[in-house]
Amino acid sequence: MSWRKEQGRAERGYHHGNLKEALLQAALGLIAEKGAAGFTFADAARMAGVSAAAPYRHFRDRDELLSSIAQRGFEQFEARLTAAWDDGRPDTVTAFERVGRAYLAFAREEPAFYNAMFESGLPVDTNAALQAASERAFNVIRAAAERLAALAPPGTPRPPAMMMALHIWSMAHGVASLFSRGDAARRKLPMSPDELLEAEVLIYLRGLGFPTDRRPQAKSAEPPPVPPEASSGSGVPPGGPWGKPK
Amino acid sequence: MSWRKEQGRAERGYHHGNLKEALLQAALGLIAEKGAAGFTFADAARMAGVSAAAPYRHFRDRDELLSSIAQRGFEQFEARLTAAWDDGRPDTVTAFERVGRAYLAFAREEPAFYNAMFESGLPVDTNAALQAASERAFNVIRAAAERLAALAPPGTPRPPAMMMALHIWSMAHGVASLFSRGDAARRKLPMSPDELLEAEVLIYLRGLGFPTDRRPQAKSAEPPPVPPEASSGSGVPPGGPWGKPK
DNA sequence: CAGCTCATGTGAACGACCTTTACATGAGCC
DNA sequence: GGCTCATGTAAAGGTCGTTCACATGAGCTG
Repeated sequence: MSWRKEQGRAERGYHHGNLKEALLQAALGLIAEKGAAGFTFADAARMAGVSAAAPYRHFRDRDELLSSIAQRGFEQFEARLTAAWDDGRPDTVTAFERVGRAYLAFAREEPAFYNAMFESGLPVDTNAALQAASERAFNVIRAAAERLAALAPPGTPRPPAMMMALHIWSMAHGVASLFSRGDAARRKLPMSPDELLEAEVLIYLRGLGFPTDRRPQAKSAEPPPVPPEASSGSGVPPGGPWGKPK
Repeated sequence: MSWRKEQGRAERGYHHGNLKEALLQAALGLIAEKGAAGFTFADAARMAGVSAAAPYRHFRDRDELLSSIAQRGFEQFEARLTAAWDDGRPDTVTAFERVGRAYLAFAREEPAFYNAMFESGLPVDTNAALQAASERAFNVIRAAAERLAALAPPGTPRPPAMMMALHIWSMAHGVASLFSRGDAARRKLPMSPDELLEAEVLIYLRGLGFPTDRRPQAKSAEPPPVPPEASSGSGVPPGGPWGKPK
């Protein structure tokens, strides 16, 4: 019966003591359950054990609470993408795909954040802090794309990193929002969203001329600063980037 | 002022005569303006010139109206994709890309439908008719992918058509929902959403081994469709694609 | 410790919305 | 003309978002 301060604290008197945080947590839970559209300010207040008017002491209105959550979400998102990128180790392509998986994992594991960030319909450009946070997150993908672009096989024109980053973002967002979350996940698929995205990214990278046939696991040998990625230009994995067609 | 039957018809008495359709049209307009979340049943009724209770004679509740719109949207969507595919003329790859552009065009030109279909958060699987309509639309992409897969260059493993279709769908949806509509469109891009998607699809197809250099377009040789904009690294808008830090 | 102040929470109230219910209207049909 | 039933209305209950006047008490000041 999560109710009031939850932490088993003293029953609390007139003042809550940590209402702002409690509201954010409550909202996060509610959004995860019912989506940003279904979440109500009043519910969050109730869940925190305060009156419906109390939240207005901490947020100008419902949208500001949503923005706060979105912003916090972008920050965690950035952190997870950064960790996944791991500065391009052990090799750029592997790390790049790991970023893609981290994107999906975030969408799956933090549906409330993802919803507030990308599906709540709140205007990104009206809140400077929010916009900055979202840019920082995107910059992780962008920086990774930059590194990848620099490795473009000789002979082929170097792809614009910005374009690559946008492509990867759109793939990840597309898969996440169509197949990887909530009701959408109920669509019947021949493969998991993770596999779907991985194959998509691999095919895409191959289309840019990157060799994508490195072995995923048995590759513990630390590659040199410039990994053997710029080797053969047409390494087609046996069976393709996708698994076995079922 | 648009009010009551609009068409300048006689002032109408007790009965509207065509309320169901009027409500659908009104809702379509409202959703286009304010999104599915912002649209209200009461507003639609007002716009049709009837009381707030009248709509309940034609729709069980607000969600059913939304579902009706989504379904109608899927039908139009299917029609447009089918027309764009044009049974693979003049050649499969060209027609395939045209389907991609048709996807974006629909998202851009019919924001209300697109919103109801993909962004309203209504559960797809609770309405059999809706689900069937959405499947029929997807099947256009799927059939096109099937034809494309059959053309896979000899020597390379044939990609599963279903997977290709899902990949294309995710790309199109990703680009549409991130860059091509409403507030999202305000994000600054180095290229138009259409160009972005076209490049993405072409690179992807190339990754599958399809020749994508048909169409003598002042192209050097056979390299990937790297658009002239956003030349490498530095052609990047200040502030990234999320918009300008302001 | 007395007293003051101000951030924080309360209750009541307003208008908008969704939805239901009992009742009104009138178009189509005998 | 009169009946019936689909269609529309008014009224009411419940929920929300939001505001406002007022209450409370934590922390400082002396």
